[in-house]
Amino acid sequence: MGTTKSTGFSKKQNDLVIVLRAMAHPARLAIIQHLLKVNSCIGGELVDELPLAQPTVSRHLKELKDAGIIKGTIDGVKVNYCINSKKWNLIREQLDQLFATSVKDNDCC
Amino acid sequence: MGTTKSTGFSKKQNDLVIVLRAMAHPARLAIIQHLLKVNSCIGGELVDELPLAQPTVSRHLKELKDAGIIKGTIDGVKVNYCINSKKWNLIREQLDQLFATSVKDNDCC
DNA sequence: TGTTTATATTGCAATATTACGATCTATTGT
DNA sequence: ACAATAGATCGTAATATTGCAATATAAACA
Repeated sequence: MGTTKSTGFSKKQNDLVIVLRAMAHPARLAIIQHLLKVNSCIGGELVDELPLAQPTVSRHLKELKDAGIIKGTIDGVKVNYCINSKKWNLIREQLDQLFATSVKDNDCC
Repeated sequence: MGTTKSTGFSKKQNDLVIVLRAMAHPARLAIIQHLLKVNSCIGGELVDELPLAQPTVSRHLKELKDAGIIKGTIDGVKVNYCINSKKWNLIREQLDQLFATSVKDNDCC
């Protein structure tokens, strides 16, 4: 236990969960938002932007990369990070789908 | 450690993270989707829908309730659960805002 | 080659999460 | 009052996550 049970749920559900998990951390959300804002790719100046030590930022970047949300290309000593636009649009679609159903006000709640 | 650092991030960021965290679990996502689908409030038949034991489902329901995503009203022995439409629409807005920025394909990535 | 610079990885330690069996609580029906 | 039913809570065990210091790696430059 401590392990999330993924069997018994659809692949679609589990896939979305992976992305949501990756986004569900202030540092990682901040990284995403920063990359969206500056649009152009930037290197590890993210470390200066965040209230976290360099190894910790590196770890979060890795998690975002593993989830497919960001991409990183080595540029000499530095690394350029940016949003994976293809994946980002896919996530948008998945969330649009989730929020497509209009929620009626229920009498019981 | 093990604790997520929230200082140094905006309240807006931390608030969204709370919601994303709540959604970032297959069981909880499944609960949300089920409640969206059936729309009308249902009780603990969610336990039958999910591959998890009753106490575990109860815990997940509590977490969704704590995050404000769902509401539960006692109806005799049963409990009616439903999406908190107000909160749900708010989340939608927050995500719309996050995804509002169009992501250009960057030359470096 | 040696040094600097930028980033990644490792190795902890602390805390959080997940899951389930057992148990408690509260309401309904007999 | 007593049993049945629906949920919540507790206790516990296993695993995951987070964060940082220390260290490793790898490219650029003297």
